[in-house]
Amino acid sequence: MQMWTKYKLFVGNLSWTVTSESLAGAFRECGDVVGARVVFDGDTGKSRGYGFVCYSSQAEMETALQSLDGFELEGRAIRVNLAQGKKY
DNA sequence: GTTGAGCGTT
Repeated sequence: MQMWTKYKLFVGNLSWTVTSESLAGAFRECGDVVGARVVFDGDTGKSRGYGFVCYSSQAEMETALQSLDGFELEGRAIRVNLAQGKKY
């Protein structure tokens, strides 16, 4: 499965309990989230503690970057940065 | 049954 836009953010320092759904739920309040995914580890069957979020525009992405960086989600202050891994 | 920097799998 591939991402939907190039306006992609890297989200780290996630609580182990955070899922793609809860991540999308938190980021949706700051803009139109086109896609969200928490990297899941099949070895342990649990979250790796980081994920990605895609927005439909750069403006929304910038807003979410500033508004949600350090935001407490599931009891942990998350880190938000521009994604630099895979392009799409 | 645990852990904690990083950039994408089940």
